[in-house]
Amino acid sequence: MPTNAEAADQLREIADLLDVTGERFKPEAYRRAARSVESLTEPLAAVAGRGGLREIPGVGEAIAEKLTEFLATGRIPYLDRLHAEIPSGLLALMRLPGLGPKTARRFWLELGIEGPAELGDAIAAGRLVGVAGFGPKKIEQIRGALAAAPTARTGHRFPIEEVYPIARSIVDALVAGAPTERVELAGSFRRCRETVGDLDVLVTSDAAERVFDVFSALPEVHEIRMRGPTKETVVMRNGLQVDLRVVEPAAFGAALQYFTGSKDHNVRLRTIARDAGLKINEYGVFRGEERVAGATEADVYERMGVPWIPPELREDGHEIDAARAGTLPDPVAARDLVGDLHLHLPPLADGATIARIGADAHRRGIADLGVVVDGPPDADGPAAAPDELRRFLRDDRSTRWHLAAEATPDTVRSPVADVEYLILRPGRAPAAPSVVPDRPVPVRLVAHVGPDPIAARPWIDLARSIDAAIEVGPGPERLDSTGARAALAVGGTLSVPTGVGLPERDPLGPVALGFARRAGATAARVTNARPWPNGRPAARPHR
DNA sequence: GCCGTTTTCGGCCCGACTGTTTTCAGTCG
Repeated sequence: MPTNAEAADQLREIADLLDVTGERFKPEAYRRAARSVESLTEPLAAVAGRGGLREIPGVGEAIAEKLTEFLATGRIPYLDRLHAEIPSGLLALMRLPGLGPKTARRFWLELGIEGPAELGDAIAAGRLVGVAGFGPKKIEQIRGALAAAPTARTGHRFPIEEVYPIARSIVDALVAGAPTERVELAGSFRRCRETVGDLDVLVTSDAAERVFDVFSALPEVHEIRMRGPTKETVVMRNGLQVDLRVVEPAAFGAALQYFTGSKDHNVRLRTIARDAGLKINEYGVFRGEERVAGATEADVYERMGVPWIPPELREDGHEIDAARAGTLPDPVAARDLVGDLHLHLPPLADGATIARIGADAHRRGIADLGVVVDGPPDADGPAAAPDELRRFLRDDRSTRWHLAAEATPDTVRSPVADVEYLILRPGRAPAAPSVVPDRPVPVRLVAHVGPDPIAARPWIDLARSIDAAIEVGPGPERLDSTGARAALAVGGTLSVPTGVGLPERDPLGPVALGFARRAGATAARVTNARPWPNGRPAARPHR
């Protein structure tokens, strides 16, 4: 059975081929459907099985039919026909930076060039010289793109946890070293998408040139791709593209809204503006020539008659209708988190380490910390905390510490005696948990499940059935926002790692929180936003 | 090809930047 990602790839392939044919709106329609298919929380076949394809945003009669064919046969005849008409090498040309569908089409129809190799030969033979629209710089640019092609990662998206420290360091550098008033990150990073294609940075400044100078001198910057009066684009050492824009203060909110997206969210907002006789763009909300909002994002939404929407929820546009109807969830916020169920400590952690983590928790208003004491790497089953470590935990006055142990369904029957609760994780068997463990101590958390919402499904269901939370966050061992949404949909509860005790730029806490928010989790659905069960009443830490 | 809280037809964003240009086309986001 094909995966959702494979189905989305097929739709994108159709979109790219239609681009070459010069179609105006169909390519975007296919791409929108592809985005929707990709973010489904259940297999496409299951959606199709209950007749739900047409409910997928962007999927209408024609695309639903193609998806049905794909599920049944693994092929889409329409795509096969397109492939038969259009040389596939043209797609490779189109994907080279600086080349698009128009140019690829011209190469094909005017010069008979059907792929990168032929284009290289044509340039070497001087066949592009004198062709209208191809001056020396353009030819050189194409030659460079062809040379870089084998290593180019166009369209590559970076995991947000990889981008997070880079993004923070850019902001810190611009705040500290450049003549800026406001500095904000926008784009899919601000929406806390799981992956980020490029990073958008917005600043206000009356000295754009100096801001660009500071920015492009950062050690992580690999090359400057372009620089104009208001915008500079660079590529970082790891290949991440970063766009820096300087905007005037009166337009800052509009620009932040516009560049945060998503695309579909903005399309919906523009429709609302048009219907209200307004115009919205990155410079503001306009009635005729007059700008009626733009300085803050709140003004922009208010002027549109739409409640402000948290960035993490700005996706397919339906959130706007939900917000207007008052049914948009109020997502969990950092201030809601009063505990953390899942820290790890080495068995030889000392008093200074405990005190440092406790102080960080105290500063952030986190009163209860559940810790797992890690045993030797090959130990079978949960480790016990050494007496000295237990003394440190008991003596720390800033935080209430709780001992937990990780267990698999195989080992859950033999937990150590001194733990307060268990953290269940998949065992060696890759398949679904076959037993609901008996519980000498309660299982409060299911963790290390992984981001694939389909593989995670049995664990989501298990967590729900034993009234345990399931952990959300970045990386290969946690649910992402799609998985978290699936968990919430079946009535489950999330646990959101806080990153307490970790370095300042560590992505775990902020990204985990962002994923929970994207999933639409309210504080009521987050276990560590609630008082610790059976917790002793204690003085609340100050914030 | 999709969509609709004025629409089942007629829209679907548009500005910055680059390279090529005598005023604009293509790409990108």
